[in-house]
Amino acid sequence: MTARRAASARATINDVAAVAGVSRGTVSRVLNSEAYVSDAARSAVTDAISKVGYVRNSAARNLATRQSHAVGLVVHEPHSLFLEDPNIGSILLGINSALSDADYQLVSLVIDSERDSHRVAEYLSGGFVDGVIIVSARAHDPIAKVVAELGIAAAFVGHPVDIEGIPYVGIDNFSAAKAITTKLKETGRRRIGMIAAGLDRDSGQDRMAGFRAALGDAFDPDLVITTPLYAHTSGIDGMRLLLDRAPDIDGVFAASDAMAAGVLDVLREVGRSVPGDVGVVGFDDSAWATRAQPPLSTVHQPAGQLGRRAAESVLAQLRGETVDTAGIFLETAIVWRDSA
Amino acid sequence: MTARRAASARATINDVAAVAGVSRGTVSRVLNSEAYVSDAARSAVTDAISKVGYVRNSAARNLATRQSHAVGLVVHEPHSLFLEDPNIGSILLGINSALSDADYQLVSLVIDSERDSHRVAEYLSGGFVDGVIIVSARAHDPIAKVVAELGIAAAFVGHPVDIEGIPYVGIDNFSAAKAITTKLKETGRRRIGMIAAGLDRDSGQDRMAGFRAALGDAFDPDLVITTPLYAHTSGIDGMRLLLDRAPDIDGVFAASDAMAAGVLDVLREVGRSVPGDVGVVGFDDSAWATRAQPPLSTVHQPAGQLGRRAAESVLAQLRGETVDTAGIFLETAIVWRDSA
DNA sequence: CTTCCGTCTGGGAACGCTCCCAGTCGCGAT
DNA sequence: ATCGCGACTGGGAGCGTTCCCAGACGGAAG
Repeated sequence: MTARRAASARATINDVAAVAGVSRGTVSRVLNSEAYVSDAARSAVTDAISKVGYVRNSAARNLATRQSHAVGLVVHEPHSLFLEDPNIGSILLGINSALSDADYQLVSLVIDSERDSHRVAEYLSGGFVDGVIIVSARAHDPIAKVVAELGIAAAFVGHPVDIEGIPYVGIDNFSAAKAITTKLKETGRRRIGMIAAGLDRDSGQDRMAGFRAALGDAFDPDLVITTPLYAHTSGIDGMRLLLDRAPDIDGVFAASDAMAAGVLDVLREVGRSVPGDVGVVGFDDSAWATRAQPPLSTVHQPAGQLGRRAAESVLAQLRGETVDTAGIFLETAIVWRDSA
Repeated sequence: MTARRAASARATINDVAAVAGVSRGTVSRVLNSEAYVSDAARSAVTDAISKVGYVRNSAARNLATRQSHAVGLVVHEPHSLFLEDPNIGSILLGINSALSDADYQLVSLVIDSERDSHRVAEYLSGGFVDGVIIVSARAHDPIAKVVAELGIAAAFVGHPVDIEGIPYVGIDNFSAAKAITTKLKETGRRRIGMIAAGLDRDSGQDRMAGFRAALGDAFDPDLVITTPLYAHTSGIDGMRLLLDRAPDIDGVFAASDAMAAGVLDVLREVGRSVPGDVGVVGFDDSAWATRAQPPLSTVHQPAGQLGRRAAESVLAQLRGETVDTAGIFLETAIVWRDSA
C-alpha cells in the first residue's frame, strides 16, 4: 500500500496542492521560493512534497518559462581532443564551475559524425539549452553556423575565423609563441626549427607567425615542418624530418607539448642530449610537460579561466546584458623547466 | 520585412498549419513522419516549415510525450578521470555511437562538487533524460542512489558494490590480473611486486586478488604497495618503496598503465634495465602503454565496447524490454610488448 | 443502391508547469 | 467608520506539443 512504484505515475504539483490543502499557485510559489507565502502554507507544502515524493517536471517548467537553465558545451572530434588536448578537461571544469555558481546545468554534447552534427543542431534549437559554448570550432563548422543563425546565447573558446558577432575567449598565440621562441634563442641556439600544426585555425597560424617574428632574419622556412594534428606521433615524424634536413639543428619549438614529447623521444633515440645538444620548447603546459624527460619548458595556458570566461559571457547574455563580441584574450605565461 | 529576428518570437506548429492551410494535427503527423498524410498536405507542410523557419519546441514535445530522446552520462571527478583514465574517452565514444544509431542524444553531466551532485540529481529526475549511464561510481554514490530510487532506465560501466537491480557492464578484473601476472612469472621472474590502487572499488580489489592467485605460494604481502589513485605519481612513489623493501625485485605488476609508466621512470633513474633486470606489466592498454619506453605489456580493455553495451542496455530498457541485471563481462586480451 | 473499409483531416483535451489578475484579510492611519 | 496598503491566496489562461476520437470522402464489394 505504502510503497507504490514511483516510476509509472509521478506526483504533480496538483497532488502536492491537494495534500497540503492549498492551491497550485501557492505550491509553485514555495517551489520557486518566492515571497508572500505564509509560514504555515510553506511548511504544509514542504511536508506534502516529501510525503508524495514530488519532483518537479522540468519539461513543463521549461515550456512555461521558456528557459531550461542549462547550457550546452559542444565538443568536436572527441577522440583527438580527449587524447591529445589535455586542456579540454580544465576548460570543461572552468565552464562547469562558472555555470554551477549561477545554478545552471552544463550538458556536454559530443560530435563524432555527420548525423551527430544534425542531432545536436536540433537539440540546441529545440529549447533544451539556453546557451551554448563551442570549443575549438574549425572554419565552416555547421554547428557554429546554426548557433549564429539561431541567435541563441553563445561563446567560443578559440576563434573560428568565419563567424562574426559571437564573443570568444582565447589567448594571444602570436605573442606567446614569439616570447618562448625568443627565450629559446637567448639560450644561445643558432639553428632553430619548428613543428607547426593546426594551420586551419587561427591558433596554429599565429603560433607559426610568432615563431617567425622571433627569429627575424634567422628564420629558415625549410626548418618549419607542418602537420595537421597536434599529436605525439606528429612530433616524432616532424623531428625525424628536421634532423634529415638540418643535422646541425640545436633548437626546436613544437606547437604543442604532445609534439614536444615526440621530439624528445626521437632525440633520445638518436643519442642527442636535451638540453645539451638541442633545446626543446613546447606549448600548452599540459600533463605531457611535467611527465616528459626532461620536463618541458613551455607556454602555460589558463585553460580553466578560458572556460570560465566563456561561461560568464553566456550567462551575461542570458541576463540580457550586451556583451563585447570583440574577443577576450587571456594572459599566458612561460614556464621554464629543463628541456631548454 | 523579410528578415525578422527569429530569436524573439519563434514560429509554432500553429503558424505552420495556418500557412500550409491544414490543421495542427496534420503538421504534427508530417513532423513525426506518420502515415495517412496526403502528398499534397505533406508538401504544403514542408514548404510552410521552411518558409516560416519552424523548429520544433522540444520542451512541449517532451511534456506531451513524456520522453526526451536523450540519455545522460554522469561523469564523476572529471579531473582525475580525464587526466588519468584514458579509457573514458573511448567509453564515451562507444556510448555516443550506440545512442546515435538509435537517434538518441547523449548529454554528459559532470560532477565536481556537492552542489553539482544535487543539481544533476534534479536534472535526471526532471525529465530531461530518459535514461542514464554512470561511469565508475564508487560505493555510496548519491547519484547512483537517486537513480536507483527513481526507477529510471540506467546502466553502470563498472560495478558499484552497494547498488542492486541495475545492469552493469565491466571486465573480469580478477582473471585478467591473474593472467598477466602468470605470464610475467613465466618469463622467469622470482620476486614479483605489485602496485595496487582503487581498493574502494571492485575493480581494484579484484586486480589485487588476481595477482595473489597467480603467485600462489610465492605471494609476499610486503611486495604489494597500495595507493588510492591510479596515477603516474603513484607509480613512481610505489616503485621507490618496492625497491626499498626488496632490492632484488625482478618483476612488477602495476594496476594501471599510468602507474607502470611511473615504475619505468624510477627504474631508468636507478639504472635498472627493462625488461632485462626487471619485467614490468601494466593494465588498461591506454595511450601510456605505447608511449612508454619500452612500450608496455598490458591488459587491453574493450573500452568502446564497454560504453556501447551499457548504452544498448539503457536503450533496451527504454523499449520496455526487461534486461538482465546480473552484469555483463567483456573479454580482455593481453597485449605483449617489450616491457616484460 | 447500400455497406464497409481504408485513407485522410480537424480539433478538443491533455501534459505539468508558471504567470498574473482578482480578491480576501487584517491592521494602522484618517 | 472608512480607507489604504501590505501580505497572502486561488485559479483561469496559456506555453507548444501529441494523442485520439469523430467524421468526411471515395472506391470496392455485395
